[in-house]
Amino acid sequence: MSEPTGLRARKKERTRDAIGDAAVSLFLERGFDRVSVNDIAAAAEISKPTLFRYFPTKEDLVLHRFADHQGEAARVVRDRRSGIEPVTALHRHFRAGLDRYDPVTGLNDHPEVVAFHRLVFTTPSLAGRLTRYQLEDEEALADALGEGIQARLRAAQVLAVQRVLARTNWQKIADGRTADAVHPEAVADADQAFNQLR
Amino acid sequence: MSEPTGLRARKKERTRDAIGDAAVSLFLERGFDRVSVNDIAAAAEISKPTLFRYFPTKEDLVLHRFADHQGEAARVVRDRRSGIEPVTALHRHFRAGLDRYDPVTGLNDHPEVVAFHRLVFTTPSLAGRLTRYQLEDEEALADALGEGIQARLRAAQVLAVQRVLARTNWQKIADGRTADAVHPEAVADADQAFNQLR
DNA sequence: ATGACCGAGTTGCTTTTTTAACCGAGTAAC
DNA sequence: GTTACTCGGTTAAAAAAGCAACTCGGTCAT
Repeated sequence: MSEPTGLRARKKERTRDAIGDAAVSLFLERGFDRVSVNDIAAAAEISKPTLFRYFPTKEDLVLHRFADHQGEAARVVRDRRSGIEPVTALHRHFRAGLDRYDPVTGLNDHPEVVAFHRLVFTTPSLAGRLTRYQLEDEEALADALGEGIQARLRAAQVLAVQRVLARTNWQKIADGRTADAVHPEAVADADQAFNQLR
Repeated sequence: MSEPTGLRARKKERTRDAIGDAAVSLFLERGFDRVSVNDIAAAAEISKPTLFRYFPTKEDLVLHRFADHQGEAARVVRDRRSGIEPVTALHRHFRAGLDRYDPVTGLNDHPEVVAFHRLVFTTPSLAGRLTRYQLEDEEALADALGEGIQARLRAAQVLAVQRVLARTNWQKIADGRTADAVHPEAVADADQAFNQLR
């Protein structure tokens, strides 16, 4: 099930986590542009070149948490059981995310998670780069859906729906409500949105 | 006072400590020859060649704690204030060690320390290698004391005295007495032994 | 407007570590 | 007696990390 992790791989993963965690915690503490990459490298106890070997840009230090979900939509469509509509598969997947309060659904009231979302959405360079990630995600989904303009449109619409749903959930939670309390309407919203998509 | 530790030096020191600690704790747990160097490397999360780059032999994984005191006697003699006899300086230094319950004086009842001493003295290959360390220590002390056979003899006698004192203290503690309780006689023994040396 | 500084990212070189394979001695199986 | 282990210790090649010095764009003083 799990690969026989060698020493090398294990340490690399740990270093990556250490850098990412140090970066996010510093960003949350002082804000994105009040923290230099030197600060992060120092906190993670690695050198600057090493930092950039793990993350191509400063922005990616934040966005790797989204990047981990990169291509997820496309994969869901590709891996669906035969006889299932793509939109249905995506709908179920999103709903499953809701049920386990996956941060990407916006339905998560852990203080760190909500602070993290605020960080991303209120820092222009981050929001900017995030849309770039979403574009790639969209293309991958389009390819999974088929060819031509039709597939592109569908992909764009699906991801737009997911963005709106996540944003809505996050907003409610930012207003002070708990994830548990919001969950029912989040499910209802998702059902309505995905059904309209069909 | 402390050198400006770079990243490299800091990590090296940490690795060395990790290896040494892992080794000693495994040895105390299962005995010297029931632990392979592979086990130690695995516990310290480093590879076998790396282990041997830090410690030349398996024995040194235990004895580095003594090695850290390597040449201490010689240094004490060299750094003594003018007008002070070498033996006096060594006597005071040993006594100071007693007062702070330095493990090398044998006067320390921390369970880990006493178990550690038992490990060293009851494992032949360790005891053997330990005498080699002591030989080097003796030579260094001889050089600090002067030249010729006279200095050598003095050095040998001093170190023999220290060994006997440490061994005696350890034995009393191994018999179940506390370091506090043994301290007065330890001091008396030391005074007598060093005075006889003069 | 110029020069000094700071921060993101890069480059070239060196040191450290991993990996896998090996050696040589001991030892248990058969 | 040969075979096949285990264990201490070594070797060579390749990956990873450290370090210092650099580029390049901006910002701020003078």
